Amino acid sequence: MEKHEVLLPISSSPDASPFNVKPGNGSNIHVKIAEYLKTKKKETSSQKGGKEIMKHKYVFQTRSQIDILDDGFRWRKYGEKMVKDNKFPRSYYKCTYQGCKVKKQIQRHSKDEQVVETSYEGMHIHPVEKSAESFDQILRNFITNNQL
DNA sequence: CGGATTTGACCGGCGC
DNA sequence: GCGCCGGTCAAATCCG
Repeated sequence: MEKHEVLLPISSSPDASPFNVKPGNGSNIHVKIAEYLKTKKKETSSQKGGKEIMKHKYVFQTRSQIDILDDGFRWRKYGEKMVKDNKFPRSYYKCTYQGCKVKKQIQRHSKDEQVVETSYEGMHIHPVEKSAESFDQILRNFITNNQL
């Protein structure tokens, strides 16, 4: 596996404190993960008063030559789209574990071809089976600290 | 042979 | 209401 250098968080919101994964043994990677709280408000001015759905989305960027980042989970690709303002397509993945509905998006930057933006959405409810080196570590810490 | 990719179609939300 | 835009489906295909 190639080495991936994790870059700055996408959003620089002061409240969200991106935690740092200290460079561990073997993995000399600094990680900053930005947490997105996506609020969807639907005010239909009706009885329900509107729905409010909170979705957490974790986004981080890596600098890598490959966009297929093996993070130890099993992903099944289910779509690929060209988005505007970006000449590279965006890929959509789902976790293939039964009952685990975690989604993942991978998008490459048009300006910096080496920068890959990866976003995770949802919680994994199963152990990681694969040993994926540095990203395994990152994801473990990630899940341990944020999603359990 | 079974599961993952590919790729165009489909669909829903939103703005005009 | 329509068309753009982003996200998902699904059938065919690929690959171990």
